[in-house]
Amino acid sequence: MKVLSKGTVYGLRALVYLATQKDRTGYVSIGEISEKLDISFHFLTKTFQMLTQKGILESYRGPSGGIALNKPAEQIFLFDIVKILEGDDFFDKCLLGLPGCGDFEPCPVHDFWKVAKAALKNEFEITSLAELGAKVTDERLRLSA
Amino acid sequence: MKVLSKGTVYGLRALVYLATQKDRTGYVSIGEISEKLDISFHFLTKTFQMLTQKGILESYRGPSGGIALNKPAEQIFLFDIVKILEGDDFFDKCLLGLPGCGDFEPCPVHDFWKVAKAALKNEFEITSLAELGAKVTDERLRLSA
DNA sequence: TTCTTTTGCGACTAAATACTCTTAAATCTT
DNA sequence: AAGATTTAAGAGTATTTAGTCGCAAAAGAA
Ligand code: SF4
Ligand code: SF4
Repeated sequence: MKVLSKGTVYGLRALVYLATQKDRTGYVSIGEISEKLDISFHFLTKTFQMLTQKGILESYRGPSGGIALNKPAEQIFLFDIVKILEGDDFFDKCLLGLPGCGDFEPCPVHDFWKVAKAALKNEFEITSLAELGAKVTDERLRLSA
Repeated sequence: MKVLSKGTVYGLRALVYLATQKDRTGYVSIGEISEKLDISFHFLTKTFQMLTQKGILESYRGPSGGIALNKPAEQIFLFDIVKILEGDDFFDKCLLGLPGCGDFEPCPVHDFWKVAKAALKNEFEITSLAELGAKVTDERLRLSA
């Protein structure tokens, strides 16, 4: 039951790392994040480019450049990141792969799935990077499942 | 948010089709199912082989051979099929991809995920092929999302 | 200006998933 | 026995996802 792609998980872990560095001023380089979290530099770079284009991050080139959150970590939610990295339709998918997921002739799991999806969406909407950063330790960010 | 692989969804649709044919005696050929549901014959075949090996289906070769449910559709649950086709660890995966998912220093979504997973698992455990077959029409089985 | 640092971006490679094809084995029909 | 039907099995291909590489562009430092 893989919910998120690798790229999304990497991006998320990286953003949480950023959130834990809030006392530092200026930019954090992708190289540092890649090294600290043991994630491929170039792979991370692509993910960050997307997040920069979508306004989650601000980037700056050159010495002592890097990336930085564009908003306080309290105002960036899992929901925003996942929608960007997994696509807008992420929370609208059907469970069994039949078409519609409308209310017309639903299969037995339809209503359940509707509720489950809504719950997941809500959880993602209320969980901020700051919250994740506060609870997740450095050690746990570094290791990957 | 793709939950199940294509192979699993195909298998599920095919099994539901089988469940709707319970008045027919004997075996239903893979060719017929493949044609009726517009699923690749050989791909389906592989999935069915797995289900046969694991005791969900009974198969028989030769003219008027095919496959048949090994138990009444009322006694076959989504849970059984998904565990076979997606692997035993399907319901034990972590949401954010960090290790452990133990109760030691959980991240903010850990508890939520634990509950959500349990709910999904339970739903799959109580939903039988018969139930799915009773609610899903032929038309909806045929089309894929 | 020239060199270094760092992101941006596109092409390339590898691995996993999804799908196809061929042949063998079992079973029935004639 | 010979041929037809149907599943079993494994190899082969295509598409998607994951990860790598190289160089251009921006910006600071010497
Ligand atoms: S009714 Fe069931 S199979 Fe159909 S779209 Fe909804 S969840 Fe999917
Ligand atoms: S605490 Fe969060 S990130 Fe860690 S294993 Fe549990 S759900 Fe995954």
